[in-house]
Amino acid sequence: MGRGKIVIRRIDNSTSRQVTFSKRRNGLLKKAKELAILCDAEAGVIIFSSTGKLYEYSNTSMKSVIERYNKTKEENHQLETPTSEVRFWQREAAMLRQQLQNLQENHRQMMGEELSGLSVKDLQNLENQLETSLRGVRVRKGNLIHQENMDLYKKVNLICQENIELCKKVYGNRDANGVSRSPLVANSLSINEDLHAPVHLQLSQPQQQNYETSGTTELGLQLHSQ
Amino acid sequence: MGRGKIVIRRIDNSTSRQVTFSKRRNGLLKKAKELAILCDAEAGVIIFSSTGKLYEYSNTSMKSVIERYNKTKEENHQLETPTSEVRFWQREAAMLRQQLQNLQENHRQMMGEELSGLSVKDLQNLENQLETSLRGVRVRKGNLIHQENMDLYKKVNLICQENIELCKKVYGNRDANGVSRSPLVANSLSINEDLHAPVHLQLSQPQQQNYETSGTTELGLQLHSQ
DNA sequence: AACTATTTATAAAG
DNA sequence: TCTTTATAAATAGTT
Repeated sequence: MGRGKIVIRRIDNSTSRQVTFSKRRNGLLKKAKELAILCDAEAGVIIFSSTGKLYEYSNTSMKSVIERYNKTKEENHQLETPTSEVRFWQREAAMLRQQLQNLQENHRQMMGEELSGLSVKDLQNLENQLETSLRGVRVRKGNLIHQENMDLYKKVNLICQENIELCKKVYGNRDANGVSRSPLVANSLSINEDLHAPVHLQLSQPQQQNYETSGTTELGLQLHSQ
Repeated sequence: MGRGKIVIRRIDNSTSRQVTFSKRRNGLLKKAKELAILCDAEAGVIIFSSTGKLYEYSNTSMKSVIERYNKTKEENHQLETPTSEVRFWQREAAMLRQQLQNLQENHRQMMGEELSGLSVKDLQNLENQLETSLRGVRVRKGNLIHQENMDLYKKVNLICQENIELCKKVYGNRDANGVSRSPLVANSLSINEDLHAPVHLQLSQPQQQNYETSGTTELGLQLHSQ
């Protein structure tokens, strides 16, 4: 329900993940509220953002919801004693340490280290993943370099135009036919003319480049990647 | 969002309240799931119908959500003065969580995801690392395939020798000049002769292969990688 | 934070 | 309950 369809998968871009979180969190809390009112239900919603911030809703009280939940589940609602709190944090640390170790092993393999435990099939999968990653990185790099160039061309063009306008204002009256230009004007124009020569973008890898924008600038310049 | 607009107030009709509850409950649980996946959040939803039936969703576990909720609430209220032991484990967990997040970010980049925050130089470094990794993986895969072949050859050779010895014991007395061989012996020898033909190891990528062992086997066979 | 083109959820009906 | 369908609501992408 938006401008485009999306697949339900972690949003990579941190900013848009943040924005989506904010929107959908409000939506979820609103829906919970409506459900509780419309259908005379007791509802509790607890959300922790990826940064650890807590958001919650309950039409009654979260304490009541949790207690009723525990009762229904026939679990003992554990009263927090200092000892159980220590145990909680110990479990938390153990879990995190385990996650970290798993990820570290995986990471080392992606770094091309510690490959001794892997079968030929594992290695093939790893190879495929690395190739995919490499392709993605190269495309991204190409796009980035290309975009930087586009921005620079625009900037140069803008400054040149500005320069020409300024020159007209300064020298226009004294030398309308432009026979003897000032050094400043000459320099500006020479920069401008240089831009009409083809520019070669040196890219380290001759892979396919998915340029997001056209290869032709507003200045009519052709960009070649090689 | 339906055939008609409704106001958010308790639905009087029991049947349609039930129907609406069923639909909206599913909607709410789905939304919670999507939020958790899209935004990398931890979510828990608890719903009691007006008849007292429990429905729930959590992307992790309800126990974990409730414990984390209690922890967060406790921290906010500063109800307890954490003992030094608790503080130790809290710091430990915080440190591990930080490490995990750093590694996760790094890992995602190596998977070719979340490249939006990287500069051209960062991307170049990443590209170089991936190339190095890829080379390492390919070398390792080549070596592994090669080693497997060596082992198989040794095994085949060993079995053939054994076979010949057995044949000699069985048939040696009756047919010493070997004019009419038994099918068993003929088969063994043909396998042995096949081994003298060049064997081509098909490798998926035509990269340089650093074989740890020589390309010549104890059987005097030449192995060609292509 | 506001806008709007779309998708998604769902009210009503069968 | 399930399906269908018209419509309201949510929200993805954009400014």
